[in-house]
Amino acid sequence: MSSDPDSQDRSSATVAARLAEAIHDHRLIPGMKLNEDEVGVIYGVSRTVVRAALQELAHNHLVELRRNRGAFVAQPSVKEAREVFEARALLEPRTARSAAARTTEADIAALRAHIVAEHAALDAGATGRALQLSGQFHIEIARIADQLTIAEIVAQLVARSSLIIALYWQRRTALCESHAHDQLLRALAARDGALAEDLMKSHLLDILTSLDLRDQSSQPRSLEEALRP
Amino acid sequence: MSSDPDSQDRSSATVAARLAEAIHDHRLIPGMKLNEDEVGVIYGVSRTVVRAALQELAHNHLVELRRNRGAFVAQPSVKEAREVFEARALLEPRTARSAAARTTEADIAALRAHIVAEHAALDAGATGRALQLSGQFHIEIARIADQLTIAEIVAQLVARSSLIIALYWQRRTALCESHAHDQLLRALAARDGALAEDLMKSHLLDILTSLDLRDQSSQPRSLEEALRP
DNA sequence: TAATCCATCGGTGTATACAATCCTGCGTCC
DNA sequence: GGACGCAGGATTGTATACACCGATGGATTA
Repeated sequence: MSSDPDSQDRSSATVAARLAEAIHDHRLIPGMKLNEDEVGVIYGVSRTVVRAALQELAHNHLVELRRNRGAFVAQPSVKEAREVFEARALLEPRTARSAAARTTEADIAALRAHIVAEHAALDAGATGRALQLSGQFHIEIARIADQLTIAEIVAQLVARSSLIIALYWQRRTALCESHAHDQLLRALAARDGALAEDLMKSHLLDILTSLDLRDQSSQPRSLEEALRP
Repeated sequence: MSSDPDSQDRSSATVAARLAEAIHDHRLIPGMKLNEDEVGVIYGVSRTVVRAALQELAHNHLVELRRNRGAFVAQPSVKEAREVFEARALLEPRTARSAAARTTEADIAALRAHIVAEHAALDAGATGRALQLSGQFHIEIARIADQLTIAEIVAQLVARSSLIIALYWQRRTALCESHAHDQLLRALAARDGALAEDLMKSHLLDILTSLDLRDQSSQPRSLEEALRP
């Protein structure tokens, strides 16, 4: 919680987590260069641990490593965006169904707290935090289903989705998806697995259709993005 | 192919690939310690790149990193084994269906060559190589479906499956699954997506049921567990 | 004037040195 | 004789030094 770089664990996992947080908050925007020395100075560690953190983030497709060029915040392509949501569509609905059969009262309370925090963040204008909480909700469902392996995969896909949303979000209405989470929670509380599965499926489809994924040559960001805005 | 450590690319990815190969071939068995210096000497690289390779393998759950203790070949638990195949059951059947609609003649030829190589490896008694080819077959299907993200996830799950099979294989009959791959190939060639989906589903179920996953850890994680009861 | 070449420099890739931690074996004490 | 404790060795964690690559900018030449 402290922002004092000297007072905390300086492991590579910590650095990776803080960088990921910054990416999710859009303080680091896609395409931005991550200089190893700078990051090291900021977090009070050497390049050795910075490199380990960057490698971990590269595994999760949050940064792209170009040999002899350095690390850059990832810029998922339109195709990649579709693929990520395709994978989520295969994993999450059935997992939500499984979760419904195993949801405990404690789980429901935790999810409800999650939604409350999400609303609060939205009201406070902290869209980055809201997005992160929204993603956590999905991961939590996989954990309730007691599928830790799937939860881990979903966690990675959710993280990538955050980047995708940062790049391709178009819907002017606020993140209304919180309503979908409310519905999901009710389905889980009612142990209605079929409903939970359907809700999750349409929820993911809803997010996907809220993106602007026209075939725009979103790849040549190297030059276009530099000159356009 | 060369085993001369000086004649080839000494990047961490290469070291990771060769270690993974050794794990799949069961030359490195679950639980084995991977000393950083030894690995470095063997491949002619410094500990820096060995550590990067080990971190990559840890990310794929092929090795387990214990802080201040070192790296060990992973020993997936029974629960983890079930979870891996649960994830595969969600991803692969539907992906096989998609692949059926996109399979080209070149794809069919490549898959057929794959199966031939698999049979040859089996006949030659190279079960490790056969297992690896068998896994590649599954990954190839995801690539035919043009789902690179799913292909990557499946690749990781397949790698873990190889470890799981090494630990929990019980069926005395030879790896008869090659027949399942034959059937799958025919379904793809016939562009029968529904059949491909069904075949993949039952194929995965068949592998899972061929494992000995009785609830108590048949492979004790520690000596204590082995000697206590 | 414009294009090409080369030198310099910032930054990454790798190796090595140092620090911290854990395991092991021996000695001592009860 | 056994158990506890301490010290030595070995191995991992981290920092730093050096090597190599690529980018940038100026100078030279057509």
